[in-house]
Amino acid sequence: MTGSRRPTLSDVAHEVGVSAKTVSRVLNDDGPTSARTREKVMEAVNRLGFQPNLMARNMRRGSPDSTIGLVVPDMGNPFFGTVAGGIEDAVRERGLTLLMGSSAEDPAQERALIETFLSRRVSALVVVPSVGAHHAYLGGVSSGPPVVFLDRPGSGLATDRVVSSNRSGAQEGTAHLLAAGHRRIGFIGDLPAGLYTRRERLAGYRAALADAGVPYDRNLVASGHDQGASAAATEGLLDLAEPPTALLAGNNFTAMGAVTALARRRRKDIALVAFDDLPLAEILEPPLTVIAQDPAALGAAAARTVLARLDGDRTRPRAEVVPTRLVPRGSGELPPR
Amino acid sequence: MTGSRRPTLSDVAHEVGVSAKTVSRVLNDDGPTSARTREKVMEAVNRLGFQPNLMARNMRRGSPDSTIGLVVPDMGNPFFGTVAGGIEDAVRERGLTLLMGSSAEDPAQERALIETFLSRRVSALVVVPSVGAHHAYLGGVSSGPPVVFLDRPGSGLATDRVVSSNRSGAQEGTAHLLAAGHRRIGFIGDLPAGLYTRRERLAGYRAALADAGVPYDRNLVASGHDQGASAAATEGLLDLAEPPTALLAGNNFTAMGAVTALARRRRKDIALVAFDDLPLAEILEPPLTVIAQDPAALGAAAARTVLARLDGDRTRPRAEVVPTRLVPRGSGELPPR
DNA sequence: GTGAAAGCGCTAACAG
DNA sequence: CTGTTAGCGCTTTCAC
Repeated sequence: MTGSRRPTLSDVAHEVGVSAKTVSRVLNDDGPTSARTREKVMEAVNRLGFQPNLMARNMRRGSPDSTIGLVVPDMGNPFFGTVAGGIEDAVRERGLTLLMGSSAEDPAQERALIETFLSRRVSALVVVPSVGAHHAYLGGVSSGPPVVFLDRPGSGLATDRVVSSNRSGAQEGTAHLLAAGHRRIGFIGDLPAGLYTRRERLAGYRAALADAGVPYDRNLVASGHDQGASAAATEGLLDLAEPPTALLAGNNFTAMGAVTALARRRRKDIALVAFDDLPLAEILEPPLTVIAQDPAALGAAAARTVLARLDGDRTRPRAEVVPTRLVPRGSGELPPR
Repeated sequence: MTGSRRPTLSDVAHEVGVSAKTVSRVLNDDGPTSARTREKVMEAVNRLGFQPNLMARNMRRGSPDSTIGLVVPDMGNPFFGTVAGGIEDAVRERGLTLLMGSSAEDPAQERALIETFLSRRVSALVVVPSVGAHHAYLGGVSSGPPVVFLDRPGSGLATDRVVSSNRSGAQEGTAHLLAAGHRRIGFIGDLPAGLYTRRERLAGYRAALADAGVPYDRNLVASGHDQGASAAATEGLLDLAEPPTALLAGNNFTAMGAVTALARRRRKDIALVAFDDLPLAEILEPPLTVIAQDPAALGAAAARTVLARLDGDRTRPRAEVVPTRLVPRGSGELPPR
């Protein structure tokens, strides 16, 4: 089954007794061909199982590879999976395929991945930049593919970006807790602390507190990157001498951690609002109030931007914000006691 | 920033005043080069922002593209996201990148995707086959890349496959419910009913019933593909004249549906075991007993197989089974009442 | 309608 | 240590 060389265009040509160019014409519907020739060519193509070599075609045509390179920090995170699906749906009809890699939130791995993509002559690059990564090298030279930063703005390169309304979303969620009467509200953020989304959401939280005249207390800010650490961080807040009566969780994993901690402590009296929705949010007890993101829309927006650039849009870099939506379900409406 | 041609190997060569081959030698560490030449070449490479064209290199070398094509039904499903991560981790050090596309569980889209991957001369193909897809065309001709079916066996092509221990896992889960004294156990399966994983898990369920001498009652089998439909199906079971006292959910989405339905009905007395783990399973009330799959291990196993084939393994097709693990947490130990 | 020659960017095979 | 020639599989250009 394996072994004999893959058939080439000229194999097909020999088989039929025509020139390679004629086969090429048939396959690409390019230039006139007699019906009879077409038939014989197609027959040979099928019989030999010929598959045109896209690398060769693209090279000759000088066109970029019909792929879009996507760099995410973590493929297992459903947030990024849904983002990828959103991109793919939007570019599929243009015949573009997703080339996807994970940076593991490591600038060096991210850069290696990007260089691979560039060497592969991808049509465009969509990047969720790692903390600490710099992207100046992408703009340094001529004629690269369009680049779009997703979920977080990149650093060192002025280019298109698509992000969620992190700050206003967090502000709205915090205001929701304040409206229920809370004055001591804890914040559980992702790590590292330099992460763009964490900073923005923390800023929104602080803005809401300021609006309400509630002083910011840094003892009420805790952190964790995964569910376990976030649960521990939450328990730390609950153990304070003056513990919070409400919590704002900064993303999906910290939300799961907070929910877990509250369940372990049987603290159904603590109000909780989470940034980013969870599949079972509605049936938690109490049902989880969230600031929902729309990851598929983020992906679709990035894809639209990319396609516009490929179509020759030369206007200045766009900064698109995909709105979040407060979904009150119960956990955010608990009063302080 | 865009406009001028991407620099090529001979641009660099001209710049330095050497031949293209010398530059190639420097970049590939292939053959001897003087330190001085190397320096000048690297300088020019950096100054021009030269990036070797991988398409051209692969073509000349006759090597396949250093990518692995992955076809999944749904990128947003965290199960497949984690699988993809498992593959990527395992092939990264070999310099392989993931080319990923979604078939949306549609045989036509799946085939189109596979043909694209073949045209791109991927090094290997990992496919989660859609229901109703046939893959005979993949084996028909000579010398394609190695193909591995994942999560489900493909049809019409004898090749490597990696699946979970669906049948024995479901059997174990059902036995767990039987051991708690249940005799009326409902099954909520994925759709379409022809889906391999559903069939296997249903078979495991039936085997366990048979072992215990409990007659199979097809009225206790319900179906749904997404969370909403599965919740409705679950409610249908609860509304039977002789309702089940326990449930086996066939995958992650049906599990979420079942959990939702039980929560809506406030039926904490119904025992439930779910195939595939959920992030918040431990803090549900009662905590959810699951038959856990290991999606990262599935991906890693597929990757190992692929690499072995690339390394020349010509033995007959492997059928690897990645074991599931029963994780008792409470919901499966509830007695019938 | 069809074919022959040239070349995309790179490296293998041989020179020197 | 370095250069020349040829050619990967395909399409462009121009010829018939």
